[in-house]
Amino acid sequence: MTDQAEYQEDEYTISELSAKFSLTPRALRFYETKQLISPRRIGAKRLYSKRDKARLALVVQGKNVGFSLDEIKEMLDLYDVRDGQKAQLEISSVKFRNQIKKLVEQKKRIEKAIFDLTLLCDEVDKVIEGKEQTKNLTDIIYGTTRKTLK
Amino acid sequence: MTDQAEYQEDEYTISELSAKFSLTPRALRFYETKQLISPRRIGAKRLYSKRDKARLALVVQGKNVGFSLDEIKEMLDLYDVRDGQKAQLEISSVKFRNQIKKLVEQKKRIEKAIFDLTLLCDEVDKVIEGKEQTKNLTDIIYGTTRKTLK
DNA sequence: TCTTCACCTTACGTTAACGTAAACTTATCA
DNA sequence: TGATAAGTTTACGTTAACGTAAGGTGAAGA
Repeated sequence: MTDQAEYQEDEYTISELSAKFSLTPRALRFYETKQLISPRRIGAKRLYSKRDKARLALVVQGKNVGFSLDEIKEMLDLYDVRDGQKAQLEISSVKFRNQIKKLVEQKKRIEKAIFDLTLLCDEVDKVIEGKEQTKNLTDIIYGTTRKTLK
Repeated sequence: MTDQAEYQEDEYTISELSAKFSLTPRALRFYETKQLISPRRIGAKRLYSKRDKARLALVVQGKNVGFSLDEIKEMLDLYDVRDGQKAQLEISSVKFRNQIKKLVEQKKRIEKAIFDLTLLCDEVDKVIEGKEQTKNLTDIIYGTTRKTLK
């Protein structure tokens, strides 16, 4: 056995931690170049602490709610400064609410797309069932979308 | 006046048609290289027919409901063959329904993101208002997201 | 000693849908 | 007879978040 004393309990290798978050090792290395995490080294090998794990949790959660890595980094950097905790939380709060707005808009766009497509589907099916004159797709599109094009 | 007889009524120049669909001329040229439209030429200049306009309408509408240009091209190609109209409409119908499924899934993901972010916002606000112990963001994330990470 | 992992670094590749710059032609207007 | 506008082609640039390939190291087990 070589120097086992070098690394401690509750530290993770890159494969352990990436598995824990269902990411690839490549992703963790990439996040490191982006300065989202900064594991210590034993020789060339990375060892991730609980802090790295916590930051990684924020990265993953941030991605899930639609933040870019750059935006996530901004927030992480904000919380590296330990003073003025509350002011910083307020900044995050604002960012979160803005993001919620964006998401709500995205949701609306998707709902419109679903609506339009459903309408189009109905039209197409009518034609298929022979209840309407046979047209080609561009004609149908033109019919269901006329209102959209002023 | 030069040969006005060269082009006809209900034909459009590139700037006219692109404006009509709120696209840039560059976009129309790009769609041409992708074989989505094929305007005729007078010398070097493009002239777009009603057919081009109809196809372009399908392109725009297709983009709006989340199809890629390649997928749109597939559909357009399908309708260039004039036989078996019904069979082809059925293929489109299937594609549309698949796309609706994808959109519904996307919508669900966004709804979850909104839900999670709202939850997080509430937590953050509690801390800001001093109703809870001061924590930093990663701790809060860890609290609200624990269930997500098995 | 040989092999197999697990890890490392460097660096180019990927995808979509155009944007943008450069350099040129043609038509129209004053 | 410029000047301006609108059009053309060619071709490289952009963005995000990694994927992937090539080539190399160190430790551990048979």
